[in-house]
Amino acid sequence: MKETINAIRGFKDILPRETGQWQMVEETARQVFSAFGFNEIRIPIVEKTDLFKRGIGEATDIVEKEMYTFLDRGDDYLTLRPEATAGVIRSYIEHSLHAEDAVTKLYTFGPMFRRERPQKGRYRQFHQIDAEILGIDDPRIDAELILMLMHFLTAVGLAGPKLEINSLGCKECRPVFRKMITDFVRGKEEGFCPDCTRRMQTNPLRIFDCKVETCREIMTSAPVVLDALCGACRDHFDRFREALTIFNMPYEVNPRMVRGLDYYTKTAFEVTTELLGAQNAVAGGGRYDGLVKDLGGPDTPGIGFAIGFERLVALMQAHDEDCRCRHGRPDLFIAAMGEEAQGMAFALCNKLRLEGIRTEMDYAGKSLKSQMKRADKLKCRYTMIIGDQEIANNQATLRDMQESRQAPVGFHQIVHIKKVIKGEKPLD
RNA sequence: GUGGGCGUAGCUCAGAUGGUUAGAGUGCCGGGUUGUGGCCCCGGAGGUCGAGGGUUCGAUCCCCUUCGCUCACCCCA
Repeated sequence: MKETINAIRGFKDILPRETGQWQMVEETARQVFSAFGFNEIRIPIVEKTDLFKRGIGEATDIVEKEMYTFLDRGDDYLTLRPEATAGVIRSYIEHSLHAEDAVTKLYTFGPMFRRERPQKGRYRQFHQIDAEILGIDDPRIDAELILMLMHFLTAVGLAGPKLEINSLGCKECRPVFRKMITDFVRGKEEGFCPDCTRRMQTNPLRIFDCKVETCREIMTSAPVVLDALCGACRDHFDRFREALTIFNMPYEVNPRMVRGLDYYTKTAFEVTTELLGAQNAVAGGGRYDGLVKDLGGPDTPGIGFAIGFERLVALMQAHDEDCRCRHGRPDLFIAAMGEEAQGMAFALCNKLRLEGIRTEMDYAGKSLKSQMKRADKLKCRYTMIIGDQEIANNQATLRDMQESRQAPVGFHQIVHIKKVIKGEKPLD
């Protein structure tokens, strides 16, 4: 035996037993998103590194230490996308999609790459469903997008998602808040954990996120973003919440919530559940009114979210079996005995497939019992038996495995066979 | 990048304070019915006990190193 080569760390195979479920989630997303006026966009997995540096922010953890970046033949630095928004916006600008309609609603899904240490719910290649609305800054749109997200999560069978919202302010009020925090923290350095003392320099807002009890305690009396919002941001947040109320959408304002990507402004939100371990966010997103302009496009507001596919699917294990059956189960198994019968089975099997009937057979000349066993294992509802008797009578035996009944059918009565299998006609 | 836990059959796991052919369940293949699945019974294949080195008469077990997996920190979907 030769040495095996395994998939690399943090990269996972999505096996046949799982893909049925993935397809179901994708189908639901397409259906729900299209009802809300979204169209699919498909963008490259590799982009110029600068796109992410400018889009996500040079000082973020993602750009600083998590990107898969490489030099392409000594020319450009390229990067495997760590998230989808930057690429979508790049494409939006490059193709002047803003000129086609004042409002552009886009969704996409696919793999993202971040070089983090893998753990439960966190992989180096992971998949996201991503949706973006460009061209409107009306706070009602923020609520509408969240309505769509929550509806999708429910439609897919996710139990008990928790919605948390916050406002991060805009480029006017965020610096004000940042200063409030640095002022508040000054002189209290002793009380914080080592991580937080570091955060004071790099990203003071993150101190809110700390899980250490003493840090949390100090921060309870700290000023909150919502206190620092400018008039416009405060108004946006209020009207956003009003719109959520119209939908009877339960939510919690979490002033401690911060986002890891620099482009977010105003509305930020996160959907979490308690069943995911430490990586408890299933979806997250927010408004990014300055991003399109920062990437060289027209001054266009935007908002979007990303759903973690693997995390979503992990919460849906109960549905796995159904999906697998729906996609993987053949309609008919043809069991043939003898060389002549096998020849007929081979022709018939492929003829039925061309008719859209999922048909399987055995090529190894196994015993009837063994073939029946396989048919049962594949969960085929019907088995067709072809042997000397059937050839003599010019009729195959069609067996309903579920009802344990069987009846003869003519070899050439394809239409009849098809109808029986589809449940449109009785077996006899 | 840092720390904890774990590596024995395809999968889930036993095992002996170091001793001769390493076990179970499940899955897979076959038989019990020479033309009929599920349940039951019987049989079979499948393991360099993660890898390398050390101690020992002898190591899957003890020691060191290494690789892998996993959970958590960090960060986020």
